[in-house]
Amino acid sequence: MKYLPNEIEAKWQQYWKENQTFRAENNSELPKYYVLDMFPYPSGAGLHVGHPLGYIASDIYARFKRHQGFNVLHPMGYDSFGLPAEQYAIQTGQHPAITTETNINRYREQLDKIGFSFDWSREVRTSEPDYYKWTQWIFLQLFDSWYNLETDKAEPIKTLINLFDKEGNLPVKAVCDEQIDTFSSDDWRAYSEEQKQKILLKYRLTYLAESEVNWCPALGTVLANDEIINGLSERGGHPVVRKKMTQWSMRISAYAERLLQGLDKIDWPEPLKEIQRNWFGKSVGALLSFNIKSHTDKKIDVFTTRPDTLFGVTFMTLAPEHELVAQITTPEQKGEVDTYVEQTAKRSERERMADVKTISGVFTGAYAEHPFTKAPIPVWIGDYVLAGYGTGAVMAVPCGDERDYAFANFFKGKKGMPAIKNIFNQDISEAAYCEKSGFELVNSDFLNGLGYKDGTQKAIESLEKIGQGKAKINYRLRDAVFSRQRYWGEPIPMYYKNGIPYPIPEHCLPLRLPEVEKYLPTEDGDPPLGNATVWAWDTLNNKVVENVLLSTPSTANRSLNEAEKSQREATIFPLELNTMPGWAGSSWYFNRYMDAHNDKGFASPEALAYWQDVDLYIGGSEHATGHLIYSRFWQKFMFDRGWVPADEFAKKLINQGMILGMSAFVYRLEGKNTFISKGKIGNQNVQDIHVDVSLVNTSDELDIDGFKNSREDYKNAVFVLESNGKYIVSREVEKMSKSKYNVVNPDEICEQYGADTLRMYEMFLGPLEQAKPWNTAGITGVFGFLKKLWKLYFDENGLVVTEKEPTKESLKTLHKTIKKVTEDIDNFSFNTSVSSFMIAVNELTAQNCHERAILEPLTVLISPYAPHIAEELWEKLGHQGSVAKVIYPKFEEKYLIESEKEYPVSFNGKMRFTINLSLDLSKEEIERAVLSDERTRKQLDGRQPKKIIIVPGKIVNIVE
RNA sequence: GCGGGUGUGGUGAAAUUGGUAGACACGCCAGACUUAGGAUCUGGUGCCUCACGGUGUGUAGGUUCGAGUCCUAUCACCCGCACCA
Repeated sequence: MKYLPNEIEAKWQQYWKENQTFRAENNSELPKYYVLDMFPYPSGAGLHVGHPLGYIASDIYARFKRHQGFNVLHPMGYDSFGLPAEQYAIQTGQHPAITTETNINRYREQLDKIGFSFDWSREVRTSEPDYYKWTQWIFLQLFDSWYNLETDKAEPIKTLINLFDKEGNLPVKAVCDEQIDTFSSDDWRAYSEEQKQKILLKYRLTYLAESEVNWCPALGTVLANDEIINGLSERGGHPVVRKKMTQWSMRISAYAERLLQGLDKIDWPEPLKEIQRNWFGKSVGALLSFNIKSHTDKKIDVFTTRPDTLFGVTFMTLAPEHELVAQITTPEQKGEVDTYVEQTAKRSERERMADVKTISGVFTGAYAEHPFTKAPIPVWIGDYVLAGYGTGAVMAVPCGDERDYAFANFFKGKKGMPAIKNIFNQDISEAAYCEKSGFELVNSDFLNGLGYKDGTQKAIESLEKIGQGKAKINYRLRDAVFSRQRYWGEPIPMYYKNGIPYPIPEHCLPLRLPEVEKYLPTEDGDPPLGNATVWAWDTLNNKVVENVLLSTPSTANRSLNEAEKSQREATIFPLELNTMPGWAGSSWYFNRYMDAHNDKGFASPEALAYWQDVDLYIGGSEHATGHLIYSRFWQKFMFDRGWVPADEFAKKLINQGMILGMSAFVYRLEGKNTFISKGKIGNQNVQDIHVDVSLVNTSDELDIDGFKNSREDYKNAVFVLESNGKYIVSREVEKMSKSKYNVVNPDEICEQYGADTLRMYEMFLGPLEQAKPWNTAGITGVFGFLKKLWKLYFDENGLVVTEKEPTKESLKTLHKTIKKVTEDIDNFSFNTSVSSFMIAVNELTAQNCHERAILEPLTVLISPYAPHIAEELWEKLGHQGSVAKVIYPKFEEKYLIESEKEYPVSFNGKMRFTINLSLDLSKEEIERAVLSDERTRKQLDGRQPKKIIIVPGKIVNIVE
């Protein structure tokens, strides 16, 4: 009987589907184990062989855990809102829901062919209303919460209202907008409803605020910091500019410290944790304020990590965008300042980043006052100070900071730039002294003689006394902009009454995405939802109604009488036109899987209590600063409010490495339609052109006819060949992508070799976490292995399995393999376990082993890796039903006990020969046996060994 | 510039606590079977050398009876952040 993977695999995939083999139960006596993959965005391109790598690893682990008696949750779904479907809609008019559906079906078909043990009954799609209902619900809960620094957690907004009612906002310690006027409880009670709402908005965890955002004109939307790479949009690579807009934001900054601390208790890759720490950017220092001379009511707040250098302040610099600039600039400097501000505003983020070397700035003419010496300090503006970090202003200490030093020297001698003050007992004639140690402060009044640590402490104490400073921890992490000017996303469930946002009632969720004629922004510049004609909220009937019913802008309302008009004004309001960003739906999906079809809550408390959190999460490290931060944030929020049992959603995370493509290139003679084979180029001028890898065989030979037919202009191409008549392409490792023509499709591999081969080969390529190039040529090794495995069970005539007692050797092989493979899975070292299987099968073949006592455990052992062949073998061994939950073979030490060892004998550390000795021998006996060996005597050639090292069971080393 | 990671045959890679470097595969070489093969099987294959032998884990040192593994310095490549006060 031949091994026919296609038949076997189709059969068992069907069986699993019909029998719901991998369905996880929510009420089970078994211990739980939750294995999660990062769900994909279903793109139109389908899967290439790089995508399933992580899924295969997690599937092996999930199957292994089932064999160990766990109730395993291993779900899959789709992150199905997103830009590509929307852009396709703009181009073709096809509704994104249709594009998405088509793509999902394609993905599903491809995934099914690989034989994953997903519990598809729990599938989620973020773009489905019964899913985004709960995304909207979470949004409303964030809106309904504030962060209490007293209890260090999020609380319902009503507890804040109670506090205001009782004591006003003075005693309240909250994470909130800056500069909120204080009010008493009487003030509060006297405020109108509108005023109250405006104030509360400054405290809510999701809030509406005018802020500087990253606007991408080409995409017509704002972007979050993690969606921008080097000043260009992550998708499409378009320029991004700064722009002031009123947008929804999430107060993630409230969680900065807990997000940072939480990293210590989760088992995530260290490099990824570093990226997150870096992103949070904690820095410890002080906030101090400098009064401005001749503007008694104004002061400049600065954040510094070096309060100890307070007496070294030579000048101050504000970001050009700083609000004080316009107020303090003197008339005579105004022209220069305005020009500079205008110039910087025009420069894009990218331009500003590209040239960090050019020093520029302007003196405002104003002076601040040193808090202690009262000396005047000139105030400058400069674009090296970022509006978005700290307070957007710095106290410049040129003697201790490279940038301040460069700035001071650049404007040396100019109006408003005094000589550099040196407060270190160090030479600063060549460069600033940036170290935090190895100096003593001088010229620093009461700080003289102190170093960094004591100086900092004393400076802060003294500043506190005069009320001009305090210790402060600053984070780089900014609040997350949550509005997107897009169609294909979750509608934000808010409506506006007199410009103030109000939530639509929870029981009215989901707020369904409206239909629109066009997916582009409106002519007025409103987001695409502005095209919807049925997008107003009727508070009387709690439903979405036609826009024409709105009292204000529509001309259709002119015929209304005054009473009708005021009734509408009071009950029908415009809905929010922005949608949620891509990360909204993916920030909590892991909780939905626990109870995917619940319509009373995002998941039932019972399901949450049982499944708790993700035990193993596998996905790419590219989500380090996006999804993996937002998810942790939402989870902590949900934990604070008591809706989830764990404040970190994933205990362990593994980043699978990227599978790279082997691009192929042909060389075209510059300006000609002549293609030169790799070996014949010499020093001719050629251009390298990507050629589809499917036109190249494993020996790098080009299919010339296929190439000619691939494009019209290659039809008449001329080829310069190697002397053997072949055209040889050159190869290069690159990221796998359609545009590089190096994509390898998993369906084709499955068709040719089977899913089991694909699965094992992907694991065999190398360590899971490492990036590695795909090379289809190597797959025959794994395919040959499975054929060889098959032959242990079958010959041409059928089953050859015997009931005989297995030999000692076979038992040893089996148990050696059980031990190794079990350890390997525990360590996620899947590549080495594939090797172990190969060794086992090679050995069993050599032993001519066909004993059931060996082959039956072997079948179970290999089933996580090659589940289809394992099911088939299990059935052919006479078992009913699936092998999926059969208990994993147990390793027994007794089969591995050796009586002899092939000792390597080294001379001065160099191995010369081996000698077979009993393991019972004592050191002395080993020494005697080695010394009396012919080869030892020959090697020593009469010399006396100086020393003999013997490690029993390991090695013998003779020092000459 | 700062932070993190990786360097081992022609290729992907193994190597337990410091103990036989290159397991397992691909490729290559030779052979068998075959009308033929890109099928199957057997043997060989780090490099230098006809051989004896020498040499070898990015480079240079060090510790050790013994180093891919530990220490010091250094180079190269990859990834993340990047005027963060």
